[in-house]
Amino acid sequence: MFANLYLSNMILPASFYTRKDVVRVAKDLLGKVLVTNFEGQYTAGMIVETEAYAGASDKASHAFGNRRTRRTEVMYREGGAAYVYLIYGIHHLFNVVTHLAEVPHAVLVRAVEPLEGIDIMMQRRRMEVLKPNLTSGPGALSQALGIYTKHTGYSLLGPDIYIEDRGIKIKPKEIAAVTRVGVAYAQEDALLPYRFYVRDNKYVSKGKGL
DNA sequence: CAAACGATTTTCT
DNA sequence: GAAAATCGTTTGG
Repeated sequence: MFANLYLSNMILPASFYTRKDVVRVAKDLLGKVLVTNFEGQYTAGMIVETEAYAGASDKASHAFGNRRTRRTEVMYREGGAAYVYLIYGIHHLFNVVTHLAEVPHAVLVRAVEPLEGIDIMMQRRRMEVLKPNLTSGPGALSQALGIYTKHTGYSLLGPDIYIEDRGIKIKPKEIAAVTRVGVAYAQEDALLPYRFYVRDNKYVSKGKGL
């Protein structure tokens, strides 16, 4: 269809996020383009690594057992909001809230490949030369895109933060599924293959056990 | 109100 | 490869 030419640069609709299979959403996010546009600073990167967090039944999730706190509250919203929080007192981690309201599922975005506004990203990261670690790793990409904890609860339907489908297709064979990073405390749930990344992409974070 | 901890990154050896 | 840096959130008294 010719219409596809016009649809190929679309902001993902709420229906993308409200699906009930968080693992599916995590995989589908690979190849999509995360855009931030704060105060005229336009930056964009293709998502190359994600992790699924399956809420109440997932020991690795902040919302395990339907735990509700001021921090986790945003995960109980309907899919399509940003969940951003601070880890290790230093790093801001960007997550996408999925599923319907009252079901606290989320996808952590762990790495993107920079596409636009690379100069702005390097400025934010205080880097002189372009290296993969500009945006490889959840804390790094958040800093590069200018995302901080104050953005938690922001809508992913725009205008400040949104995710586009630019028609990039990642073939199933290009997607690797492995265990998540930094969740050893989650016991048996730490073994779940909930981390997904694009094979051979140099912006995928090192993590542990690659 | 005090204390422990962590979906990490960087730096140094 | 190992360790330090660093602070908001959560939890317990």
